Amino acid sequence: MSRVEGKLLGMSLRHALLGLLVDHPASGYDLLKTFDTSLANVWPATQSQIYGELAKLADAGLIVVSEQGPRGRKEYTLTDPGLAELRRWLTETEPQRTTRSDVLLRVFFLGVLTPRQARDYLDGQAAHAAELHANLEALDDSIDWDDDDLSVYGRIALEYGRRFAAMQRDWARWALTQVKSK
Amino acid sequence: MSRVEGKLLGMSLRHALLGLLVDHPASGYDLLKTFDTSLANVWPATQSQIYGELAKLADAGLIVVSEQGPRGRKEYTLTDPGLAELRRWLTETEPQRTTRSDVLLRVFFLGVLTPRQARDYLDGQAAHAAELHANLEALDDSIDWDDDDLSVYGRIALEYGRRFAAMQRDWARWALTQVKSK
DNA sequence: AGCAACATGTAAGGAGTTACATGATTAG
DNA sequence: CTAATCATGTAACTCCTTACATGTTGCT
Repeated sequence: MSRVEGKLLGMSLRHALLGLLVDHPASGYDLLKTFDTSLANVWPATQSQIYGELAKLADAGLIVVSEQGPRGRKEYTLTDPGLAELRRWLTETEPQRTTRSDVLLRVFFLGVLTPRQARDYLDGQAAHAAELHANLEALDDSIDWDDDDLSVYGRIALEYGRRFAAMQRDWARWALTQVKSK
Repeated sequence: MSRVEGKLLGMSLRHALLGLLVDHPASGYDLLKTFDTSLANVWPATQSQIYGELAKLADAGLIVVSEQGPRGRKEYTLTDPGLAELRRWLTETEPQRTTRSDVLLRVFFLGVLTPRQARDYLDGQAAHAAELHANLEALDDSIDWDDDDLSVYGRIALEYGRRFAAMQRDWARWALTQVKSK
């Protein structure tokens, strides 16, 4: 009985947790901090979700409680099957590319607004993207990247965000010219 | 009693349906086709979800069944409150920007693979993005854009997809050089 | 002593997916 | 006649969010 074979649906939170436990053991609380900071823009997760998923992962033997601390703190460590599962996910499964875009969905319906209102929307998007881009540039500059794995892949991830923000900013500015010309 | 004030959480499917009903009445079946084709890459939705949401929208008075056809077909028409709600959503609410990216999440953990495997992953992403980009360029070329609202905003949406695909392709190719240099 | 931070857990409900279930109509 | 398409509805389950609930520890 009991969760014999967890079906392999999305479940990326599961793999995010496994991935974060590769380098060092951590508690749910520690992991929550990571989700709220460095992973916030890639895979947001709530406290509730994290504690629940950690329990399931422990249940499945992919992680174990390796140490208990004060205040009921439980430090989890990745097991060999856990690492194997992480590798399997990375090499044998295709990333879901079904990204819903609220920003873009709205564009489809801007025709129901006045051109003025539509431009306000696009202008807001441009401003937001420009701000994000500036923040990411500043962040990039502030980090002293060396060439260990964490730095290499961390930097690649940050560069994705930087390019994405720039693309959105430029697209929104271009879109403004299309609406203005009407 | 009964859904007095639907709390304004995400609920973008609701607004997508309202938006699609602006130009002309349609049935759940018609709308499903639209979600499977033109909206598939922006806001995917299943048959199950669509029928359920249409029932709720009708219940809330934002749409009405304006005509019944063969096979129990129900054609829905947008009401004035429905159009007002669509405009409110467009002008008074901020788009959710919490986009989870499965592609990017994996990048964070590529360090657990061999450089060869990591490169395979990035190479796959580059290939996929390049293919998508080519398809969107072809689609853009095949459409005879005029300058009505649908064309203007449809083209702006398509251009977003085109630029996004190009960005992903170029990023993945750049990332490959970063991993190779190790 | 008191407050901020540490630390975990559960309940209720919204949103999305897959699968099941059923039937009518039309084109060949 | 029969297969493809049209057409709707529901059930079960996962995932995610918000909110509630509770208690400990360290610092000043």
